[in-house]
Amino acid sequence: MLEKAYDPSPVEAKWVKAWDAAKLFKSAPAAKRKSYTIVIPPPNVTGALHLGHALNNALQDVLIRWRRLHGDETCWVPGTDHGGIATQNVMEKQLKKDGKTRHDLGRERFLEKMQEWTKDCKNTILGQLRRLGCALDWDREAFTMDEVRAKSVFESFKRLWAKGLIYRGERMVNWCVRCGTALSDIEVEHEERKGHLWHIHYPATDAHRDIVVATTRPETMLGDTAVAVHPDDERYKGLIGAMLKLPLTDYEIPVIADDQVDKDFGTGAVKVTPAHDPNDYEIMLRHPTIGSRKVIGFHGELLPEAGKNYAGLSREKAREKVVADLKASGLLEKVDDHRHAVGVCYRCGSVIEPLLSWQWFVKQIELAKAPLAALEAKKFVIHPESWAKPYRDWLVNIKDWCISRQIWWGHRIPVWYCLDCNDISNKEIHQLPDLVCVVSLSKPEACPKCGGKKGNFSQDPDVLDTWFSSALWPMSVFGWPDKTGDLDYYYPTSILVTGYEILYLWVARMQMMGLEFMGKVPFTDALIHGIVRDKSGKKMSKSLGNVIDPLEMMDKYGTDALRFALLIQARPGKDIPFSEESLTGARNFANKLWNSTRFVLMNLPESPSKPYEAPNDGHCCRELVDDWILAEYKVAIRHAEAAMSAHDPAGALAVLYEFLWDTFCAWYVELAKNRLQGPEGESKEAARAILVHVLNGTLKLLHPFMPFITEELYAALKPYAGESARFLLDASVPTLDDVIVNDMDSPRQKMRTLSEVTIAIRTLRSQLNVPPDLKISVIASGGQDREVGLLKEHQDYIKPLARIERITIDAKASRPPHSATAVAAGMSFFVPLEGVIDFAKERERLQKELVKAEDDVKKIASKVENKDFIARAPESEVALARSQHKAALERQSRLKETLAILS
RNA sequence: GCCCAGUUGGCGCAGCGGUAGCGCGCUCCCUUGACAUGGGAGAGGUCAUAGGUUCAAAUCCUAUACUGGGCACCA
Repeated sequence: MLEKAYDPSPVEAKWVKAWDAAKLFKSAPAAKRKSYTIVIPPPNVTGALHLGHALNNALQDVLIRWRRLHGDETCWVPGTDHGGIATQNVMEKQLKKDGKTRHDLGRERFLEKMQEWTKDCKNTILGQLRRLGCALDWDREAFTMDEVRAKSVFESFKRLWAKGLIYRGERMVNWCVRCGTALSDIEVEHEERKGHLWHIHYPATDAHRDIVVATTRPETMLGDTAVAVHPDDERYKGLIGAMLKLPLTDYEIPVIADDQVDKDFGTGAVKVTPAHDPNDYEIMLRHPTIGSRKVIGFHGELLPEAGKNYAGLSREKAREKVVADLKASGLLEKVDDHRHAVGVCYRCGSVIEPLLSWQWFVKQIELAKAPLAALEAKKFVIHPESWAKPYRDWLVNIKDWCISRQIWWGHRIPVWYCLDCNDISNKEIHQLPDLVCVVSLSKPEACPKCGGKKGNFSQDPDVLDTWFSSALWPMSVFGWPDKTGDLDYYYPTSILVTGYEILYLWVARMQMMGLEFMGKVPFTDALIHGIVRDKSGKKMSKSLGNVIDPLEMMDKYGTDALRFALLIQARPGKDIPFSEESLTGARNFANKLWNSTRFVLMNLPESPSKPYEAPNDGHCCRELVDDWILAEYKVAIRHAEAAMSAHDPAGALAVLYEFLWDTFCAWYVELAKNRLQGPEGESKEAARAILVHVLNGTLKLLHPFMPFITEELYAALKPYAGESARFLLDASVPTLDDVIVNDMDSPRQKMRTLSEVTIAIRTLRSQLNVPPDLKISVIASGGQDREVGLLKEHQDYIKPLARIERITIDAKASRPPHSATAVAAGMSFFVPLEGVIDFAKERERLQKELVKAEDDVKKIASKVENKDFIARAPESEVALARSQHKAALERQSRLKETLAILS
């Protein structure tokens, strides 16, 4: 016998172990079966999993289990990502605690430590995924930096290089001075911040007049090489070509004209700092004579070129000093408040410094063509569709991808520099132009240029952007570049499930790489989900202290409850406001499921002689409520299937929740009690058969969402349901064809009428404070043949639910004195309540009912009395409205009648 | 600045052309042999605003206002 309340922990532990031991989630290419494949978005090895991971993986698990129960050969590939900068930062923070930097350890020792950390972290993460119940094929575990993946990375680099799609060049890059590396454009986040607009006088050398420029970064003026104005700007026409004295320096800079200058912003004159601003760099390319001067270094420090007063200062200190010095020399016109977007590092939040440096890039325009075509041809579909446009726009406006990172943790760039041709001893690689190089995994034999001495090479010290290896993930996990059977069978994968925050960073790049190297999309669909936020919609973060730990929630409420709470709220593409309260409802549902099964089991023989047959229309002793629940069950299946097809697991779950709780438990189980408590016989057996089969099917449908509890209950119900599968996942879900119901409509209509009557009498009881243990008698009066007949036949349904002792059905019965009245289904139900009833109260109650009824009549009458409605609305609508009108009138007149008697 | 999404009871969300639904919260009643992690009943919404289409609009269209997001940024 099951416990009274569901206790998740032992159940979860048991099944995690059993699934694992049975290798339940193992997949192998199966020629005859359709493959359904998902590659996990590999979590970074930066620590433990958070709620976002829980949601992401729960969603994938739902899809995988759902498809498997539908007969597909499902394969879900687990793995982790080395996580480049993010992971290196974690380690550097740890070192910092001991007052050390990575340079104290040296590259080799540092990487050893990283490997150790990674090993631990991987175990933690994979263990958590197991606990979440994820149906991952554990034998396929991959890591973005393991041997197989390293081969994929090298091969793709080599091929792109051979095609001229990878190049090394000097560009204005986004430099994070804290992380000490270049970043790609999408790794920069733009934050709106309060700032200032400093207005600075730049005197003309002839001393006749000066120009005032407006800037948000005064410290960069030390590197100005020009002031630009719009060619049509009348204010500055005479000054174009004139020279200005650059304050605080000895430099003289020209006034130039450039179309890009906005006359209406600031003073209409822009200081031009080509070395530290992407736009100014562009201006320099159009006006090469102005040249550029670098005044800020890679550590965010002011360089000697900035002048001896400033050299060595940080960017922040330099700003303060420049402003102070300008003020002192009277050149600061004014300071305005100014809100503007500041680029910050997506990993550490430091302000990005645009700097010129030599980096490796992937040409994107060519590579973006195939993904755009795939999108156009619907070979790749994004759900929800609203993300397709931003995705396309990004690909259309794509810029080259900077792939080199000046960190240690990652795939080392497979490029070697000939030490005979290049002098690379003095500076860092990213500051050296035009190097002679060879692309090779290991040290090359000879230099293609000088034929140089054997082995006199040095490898590029930098590593590849972590997203470079991630981009290959759907291929590399199946062994690419080797031609493997797995790749043949599983690629393209079925669907990618991820958050919208990495749509460009990752999804777009996988499409590019997949199409480039495989000629096919890496996945045909992408399911984009939202971010898990706190109750008030804020992002969860350690600094805000609003983080909810999924493990803690799993301990407290159970894994299935956590999954349920996340999944039911995971409306397509929408963020999820999450709080601990979300979990109580989920836990309660699990308990409801548990207890409904407990109830069914309690009412079955201890050991079944044989399993119950699946219900069908020829079944003996079927009655109305049986036909009804099967019809409802079928509708639920249809709706759940439709929602899943529409990539809306939350919708499917809502359907199943409602069916189990509000339909199956609230009505069917309650009504089955009649028969279950009665004598053994065919009617009882019929009820048992239906309870078992509908519940069993519902468990299966719910299994993808709540795998543990359903597995446990399925096991308990198995002997009665005639199930032979060892695990629920090896069974199959009920399909629409399995549920045979000839007449869907009539049982549902009949039950609607009966429940209407039940509710009306319950309401009466409640409003008149009739004690629950007081059984009442009811006299049903009036009504059409259909309703009266139905009531006669099925009064046993109503009696226990409304706690009625006796129902007298007499079309002509009149209201006995001392009785209250309920009106439903075109009938009046008189409830004699001598001594209990308060007539004033009853009048008041009926008056309220009447107001409502009159309201109803009015609303519907406005339709029925509308000639245009009758003439233009579909016939079925008109007929429906007419019958509604009739029913409303009937109700109204019955209430009026009763009130008349009472007053 | 451009684009997208949202605006429905106190809160969080469904519904997306035919008389407004769910969960939580709230009020009242109930420990009745599955479940108080439960049951029953109830209060609470002119579905952001203004126009339009339609016999009929929360639902379609157009504006507006807020909110959130994406992209691009003018120093």
